[in-house]
Amino acid sequence: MNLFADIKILVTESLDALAAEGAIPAGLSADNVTVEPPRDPAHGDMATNAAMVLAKPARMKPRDIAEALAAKLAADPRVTSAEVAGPGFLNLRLAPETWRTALAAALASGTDYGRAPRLGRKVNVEYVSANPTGPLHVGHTRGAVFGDALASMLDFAGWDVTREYYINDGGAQVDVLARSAYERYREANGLEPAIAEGLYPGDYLVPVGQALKDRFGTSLLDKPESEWLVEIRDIATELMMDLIRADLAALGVRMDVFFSEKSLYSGGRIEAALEALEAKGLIYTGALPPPKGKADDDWEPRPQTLFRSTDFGDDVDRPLKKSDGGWTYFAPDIAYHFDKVERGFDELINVFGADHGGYVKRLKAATAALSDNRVPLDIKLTQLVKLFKNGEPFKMSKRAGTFVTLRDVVDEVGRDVTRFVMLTRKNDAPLDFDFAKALEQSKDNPVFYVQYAHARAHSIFRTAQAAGMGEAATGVEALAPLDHPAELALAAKVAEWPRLVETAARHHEPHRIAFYLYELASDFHGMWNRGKDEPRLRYVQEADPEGTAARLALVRAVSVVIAAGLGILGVTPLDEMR
RNA sequence: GCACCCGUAGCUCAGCUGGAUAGAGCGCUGCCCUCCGAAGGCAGAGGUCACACGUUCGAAUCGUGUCGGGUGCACCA
Repeated sequence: MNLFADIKILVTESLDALAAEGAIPAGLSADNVTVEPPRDPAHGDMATNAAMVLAKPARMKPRDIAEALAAKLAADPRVTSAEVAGPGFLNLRLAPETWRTALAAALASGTDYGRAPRLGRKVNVEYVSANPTGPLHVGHTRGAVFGDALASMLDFAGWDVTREYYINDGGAQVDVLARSAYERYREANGLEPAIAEGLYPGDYLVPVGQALKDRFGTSLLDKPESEWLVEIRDIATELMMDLIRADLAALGVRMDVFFSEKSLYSGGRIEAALEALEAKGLIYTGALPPPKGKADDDWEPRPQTLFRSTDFGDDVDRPLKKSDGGWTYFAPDIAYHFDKVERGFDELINVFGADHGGYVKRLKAATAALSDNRVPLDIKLTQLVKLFKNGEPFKMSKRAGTFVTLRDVVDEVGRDVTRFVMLTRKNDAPLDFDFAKALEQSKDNPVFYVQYAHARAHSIFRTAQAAGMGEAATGVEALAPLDHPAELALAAKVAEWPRLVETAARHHEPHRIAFYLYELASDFHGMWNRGKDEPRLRYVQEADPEGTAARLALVRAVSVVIAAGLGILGVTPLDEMR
């Protein structure tokens, strides 16, 4: 049930009717016709641009089309008036009954209200994918929350979603991890650790050293690196992934697939992907031009194996093999995306930190090449998070090992607050996160404000129950008492929900859910506040059981939508504030 | 030097597929409440949408260029 979609159908049907009557030319495309809430509520309930969009192809004046269309639309019982405005807008006012019908349908859907039918299409959302060399920090937290909410939102919008984490366990940084862990292993055996420049100094490796001691005793102490590196690397990587999985669990993030980079090497997947490119004639040997404008003292032209990514919009072709014959880091990335394509996804989404923006074009190029442009890859970059406490910047220094971890944030403000705050900003805008403000119990804090709306809805039900009228009305007839503009406006806001989810999902922008919830909460609180001065608008009125039941239905719908929206964001709705 | 992201009210930010007089919160000003519908309410002021040109019936939105901020730039992951 999406009222906007219904009215759009009405518009297109009316246009067909006009075409059949010869009032407008036949065969016009209605693709660009929109039906949406007008910016200014004084303009009515919905507006359509149909006349303006069609004026040119129809070779008619917008107002002439608008007037003909208005007559058709006004004849529909759901519409009370259709007025031509401005350059050719058509402003519709809907009958109160129409909103009540929408509300009744929303309630009939229950907690599935706004959920789209299954599309039968598969999307892969890859996010976090942090190197398995330590705990997750704040930056990862934003990516984790964003990716997870995006995945939930796409699921709600009808997609079959796979949540995936790419483990970078194939490169040199896990060797560094192994050497760092080895020093902690020596430490566990009572020796002085030699944590050289470039190794990971964090004390989260201390338990790893202990675990290695428990397993190997002193047997590896005198051995050369070549004899322990592989084994310790695998153990340390696994332990780091345990740590990361626990961090994610603390945030409420659960992955469907952890995909190992290493498995690409051992499974011959890299060769397979490059053969696929080779077969398309996209691989050649050549030398790259030196980068312009940068100091190029070290530059020397070298023949390399290159992927012709410029054919797919990249700036330069990208090397696949190093001069020593090994793969570049890009080669397994190609193989990984080839694997995703072969798994049959209809769409791929990667969530990266903004510092990886430089890889966007080459990955898109690789995916386009490997899928013959069939599988779109969208890469969402999450910007930096700046931490504050009471307005004061929160310093963090990675060198000193005191960087703020995901765990620090969650321990400080809790999972729900962390998630909500991280989603109140568009992904590509920097985010200021103030620990103190996030916990503030006031209207100024959106987290609290939305949670409070949900709690207040439940409080209203408790009040009604205590007064012996806890049952919300069902069915359009029983909703008839809802006739005040404020009540209908709230119902209209509820009616926007399915359309909002659809739009947010199409744009891959979960922050829109957070902003909508804030607006819905605001309207809901606003009704409550008006009830102080206008007793007629109070939700629970003992002298008016029928009206109360109808308003409880409205409250129910608001609370269902807030719960669903928070559910998508991964935030637990509260039944009471304490 | 090149690429990507960003530039909207004093501050922090929304703004849909191009649509009407560009919105919200904070802050500011004024009034109300402080009787448990409690963790405030109502109203007001405040904008050259960085700048210029272009596309068109119409541009914060699309295109080109300029300025400013951020990020990244052969074989390192």
